[in-house]
Amino acid sequence: MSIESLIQKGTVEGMKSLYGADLPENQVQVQNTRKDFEGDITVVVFPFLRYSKKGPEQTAEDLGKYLVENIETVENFNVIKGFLNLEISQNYWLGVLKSSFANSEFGLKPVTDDSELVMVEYSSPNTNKPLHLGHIRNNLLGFSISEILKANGKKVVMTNIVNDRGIHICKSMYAWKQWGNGETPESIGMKGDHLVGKYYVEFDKHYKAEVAELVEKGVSKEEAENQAPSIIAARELLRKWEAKDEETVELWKMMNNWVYAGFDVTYKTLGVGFDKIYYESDTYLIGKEEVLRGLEEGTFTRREDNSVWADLTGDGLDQKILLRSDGTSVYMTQDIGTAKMRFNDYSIDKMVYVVGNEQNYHFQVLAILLDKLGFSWGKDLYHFSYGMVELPSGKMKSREGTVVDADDLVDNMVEVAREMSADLGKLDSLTGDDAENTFKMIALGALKYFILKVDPRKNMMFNPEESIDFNGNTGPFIQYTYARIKSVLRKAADQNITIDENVTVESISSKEKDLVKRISLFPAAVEEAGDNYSPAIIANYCYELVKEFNQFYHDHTILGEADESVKNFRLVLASAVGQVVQTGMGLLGVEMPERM
RNA sequence: GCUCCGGUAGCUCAGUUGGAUAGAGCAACUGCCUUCUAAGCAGUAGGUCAUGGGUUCGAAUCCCGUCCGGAGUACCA
Repeated sequence: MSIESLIQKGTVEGMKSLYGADLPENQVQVQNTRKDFEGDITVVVFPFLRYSKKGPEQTAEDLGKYLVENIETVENFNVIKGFLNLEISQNYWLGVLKSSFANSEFGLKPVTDDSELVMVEYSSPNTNKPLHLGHIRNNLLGFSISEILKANGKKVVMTNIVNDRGIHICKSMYAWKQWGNGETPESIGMKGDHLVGKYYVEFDKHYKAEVAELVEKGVSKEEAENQAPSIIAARELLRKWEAKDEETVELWKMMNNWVYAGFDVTYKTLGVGFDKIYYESDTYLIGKEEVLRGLEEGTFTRREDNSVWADLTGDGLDQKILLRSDGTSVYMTQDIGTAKMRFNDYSIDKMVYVVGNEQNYHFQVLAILLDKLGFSWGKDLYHFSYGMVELPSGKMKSREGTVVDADDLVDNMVEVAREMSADLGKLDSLTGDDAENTFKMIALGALKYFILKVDPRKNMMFNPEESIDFNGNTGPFIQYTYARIKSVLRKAADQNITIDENVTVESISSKEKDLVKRISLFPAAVEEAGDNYSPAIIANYCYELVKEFNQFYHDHTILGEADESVKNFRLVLASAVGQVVQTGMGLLGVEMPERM
């Protein structure tokens, strides 16, 4: 049992025994004592005054005495106003340290056969352009939240729904046919996703010019946008694709494969992956079937123009279109189909969608529609809604070229990491691949931490003019601390020092105790991160831990310590911090270098 | 218009179910490398927690109003 719940229980019993009060356990506020005060754990007694009928100091005094007498690990107490600060025995803290030492499972809950199965959908790219910074946030959050759910004892299936069909890819296809001169990724040495994206932009350029030309001839803007030859041609391609025209389907396959090859490189760089990939071209027809079934069953209605609608006014929402008047499906239809297919494939207990907050409404509607269609799991789907990444110039828009490309960004960061290492004269001893891998590790560490440390629900600002920091509250700061720990441990091994997890020390300094206390909070941080779907909680925990370690490292020598038992304690402590940081940052998908 | 989300130091962000004197990093200024890695440590300075009310022993946190910003809002995904 954790020390917190031990004290909670003790407090309830104490209130009963002292004042005959029946206090519900959740009314007991137990928190970590603030640094400026003596003690380890604090109980706030203000809520108890109505039971004790005494002043806050007296109540705290009574309760303090009771807890010291009745709970072994509580050794002493002091009272300041309504705050009862308890001192916990050193042995308790050393016990925590021992359980975290050399234990890569510390803080994690085991996954068992009975564990809930959670499917996490993330990434979900369109296949007409390369990934950008917004996708990076999505991918990092999706991957990290999956790891965090696993750490909380869930079975997780990571999945990706690739939006591989529709007018957007037809635009790239048309432009490539028209102006591509048979270019391929190999022929011009460009990543496939970038090549296809190039023709998406090319399409837009021609399209805009055509519209402008028509408008000049006196055609209304709206009409011009519908009549421009390019858009007509792209629509024709979409129609041919739906009719399974061989040539069109071949072109579609070829260009999509270019994109997938490109995405794979980016995914690999980011260190993310999937257990199962769905393609919208496989699911949209299922969605249509489901909608038609709903129509037959009277859940949905058909209008005079042949379009199919859901009436959500009973749920406080509007009417929602599910099939267009020409019978084609919309985004919502496809998501219904995908959901059905997934639940056929897996016995999913919970479905999590990692999708931006601009689609809050969409998922609200999806949950209701699935429920109406009779899928019992519909209501329980969880939309992990994250905020946008904003640039100083405003929002990113693909077509307006105001995007930060994912591959470019990573390349830049690796370059910065390389220059920085050279400036600092680090890693001169490392050669070729080892050095290069470390640069990548640092660059990705900086990027991932930068993105994951902020509350996922909030919009965040990214300024491409200022490169991401490597000092202060950053990924490299944490990696650096880890590398230092590893360095000390290597030196200890060189001196043939064996580290004994059974620590015996007379007393430990306050900095050391702070560190052990911080380690003891890791399991709670993992749990909280899981409950709140927030990698940021893990990121901030790791930062606090490492910051505390650096203070300790600065003030105390480890290998230079003369007292053998103290030296051993500090080695166990350093090692445990390294272990926890590695586990924690691992939940963020950040790797830790042995040296940097 | 309506719905949802946000507003904390010059900038980027933390701040657990309401608790003690609101915290970090960056930027600025000052110290600390013959000692386990200075990508570090210590310090100075920087706040009307958008704003006005309310709830209470206690509010950055909960409720209401106002202002500002963002997103969504029936045939784009």
